[in-house]
Amino acid sequence: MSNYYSSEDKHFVALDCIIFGFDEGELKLLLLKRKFEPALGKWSLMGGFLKNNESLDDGARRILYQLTGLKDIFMEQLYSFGDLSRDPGERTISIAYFALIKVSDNDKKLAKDHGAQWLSIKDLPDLIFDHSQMVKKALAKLRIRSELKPIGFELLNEKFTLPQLQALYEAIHLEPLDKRNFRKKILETGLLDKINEKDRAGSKKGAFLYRFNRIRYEKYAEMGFNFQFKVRRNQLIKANNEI
Amino acid sequence: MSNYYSSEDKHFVALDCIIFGFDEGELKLLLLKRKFEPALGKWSLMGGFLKNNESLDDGARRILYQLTGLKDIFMEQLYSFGDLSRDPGERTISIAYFALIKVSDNDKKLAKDHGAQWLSIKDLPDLIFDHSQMVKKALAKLRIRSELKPIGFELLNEKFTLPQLQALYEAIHLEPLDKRNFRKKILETGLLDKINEKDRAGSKKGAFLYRFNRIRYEKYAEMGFNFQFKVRRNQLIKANNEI
DNA sequence: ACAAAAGTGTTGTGCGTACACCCATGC
DNA sequence: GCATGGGTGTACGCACAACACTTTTGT
Repeated sequence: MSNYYSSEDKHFVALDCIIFGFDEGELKLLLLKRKFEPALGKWSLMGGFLKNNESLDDGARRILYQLTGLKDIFMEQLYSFGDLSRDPGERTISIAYFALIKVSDNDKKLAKDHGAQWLSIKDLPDLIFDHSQMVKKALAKLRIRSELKPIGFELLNEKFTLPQLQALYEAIHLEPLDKRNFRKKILETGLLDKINEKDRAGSKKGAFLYRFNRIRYEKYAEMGFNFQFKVRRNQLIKANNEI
Repeated sequence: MSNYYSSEDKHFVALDCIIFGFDEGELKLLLLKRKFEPALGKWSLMGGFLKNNESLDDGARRILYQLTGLKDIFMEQLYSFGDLSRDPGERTISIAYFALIKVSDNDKKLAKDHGAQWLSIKDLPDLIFDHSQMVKKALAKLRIRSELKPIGFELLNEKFTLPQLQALYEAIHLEPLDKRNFRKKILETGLLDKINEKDRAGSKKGAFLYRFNRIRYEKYAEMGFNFQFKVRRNQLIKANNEI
């Protein structure tokens, strides 16, 4: 190894994951109680340290895998935090990632072994360090992404009903949406395939199941078509201002 | 100093600055020829290494100051890059920042002393490492910001004409804009104060000078009002998809 | 007088929004 | 038969886009 930069400082680099899930009609975060000092026993995001032999994205994936056992998860880098005193243990830079997982896929037992729990974003406890700030940014980014990319489907089962999808968007934006406008908007993208099958869990009548057609989406996206999953005017603007 | 994390790896953390300026009707980047190995003599962004005793933002400001001699510059963190082989010298994480400066403020002599040059974004050379990718992201972010925050004014003199402002927006978006629609949109924000004075550099008739009223902007922004400097439909959507 | 850029209003339309009733089923 | 949630269409208003002529002044 060369040593061009040997006189420069080196730093601890942490990777913290904001893990979103959708369950019981609520948007939730997977949080855990810290099992080591400093801040032992406090609520915290899932995190770990970057290793020499992995890229940032690989590191984030590894850390997520350690907690949930899941691979091939939607993840995106969010922002880097580096205030001097952000981690009282030692000077540490943290690069935050957010992830979307299907709660049903997540082995809840495994999560419990790690002391992890799904908590609703409507009622979060205080988090250690600057983790609350990270969550705030992650929510803003999620709102942007959900309007422009079909990532809502990362949080739902492969088959889902339109009322379920609407509930998810409402949970993300914390606002009720008009049923007719929502369905119109979503269906006119032409990306949902209706399945001749009903889910009767939510009502007596039962709601038709749909499947997101990823192939078609990617084909059109490659052609430069900009889909929108906008459910409310000005949401994009607000979220972009918060990030 | 404690040593909670002593068994973890430490890393070099670079800060690279994408510095935008507006001059001669074009959007430009301040680039320099590298004066050390690796990649000596190649075009590069302005960068440096994070020190132990500074935050990320402070480090970025310090590095910008070293090149331009400017303080109190608009800067914003962009993204962090950490592929294993991104810097062939040694494994280095880079946190990219973008900055907006008034070219006229920048002491061009000083820039030259550093081998720096303003190059039009329309005709950029290949940059070292992943710096071209950084520039691409910076442009997308600049497009978003320019539609939602009054940052165009960071690139212009305190007094400017509407044709100048329009030329700036056109340079940012690489598209011509309708004069009447642009003026209407910008003036109806109520954030520009007309000065009873003309700039005759651009034409015989001369164009009235305006000043951005930052005080008024901040007052209304605090009240939660979302200004828009949108000049074209769907620009926000495109830029958000690229970032 | 003419070239060159600054300045100025109106109209159409497409998109987002608001809104109310019938349907299918389990109990 | 009734309560519960699923499913459907239309009318209005606003914000964006398109568009052409007059003004000023230096040469």
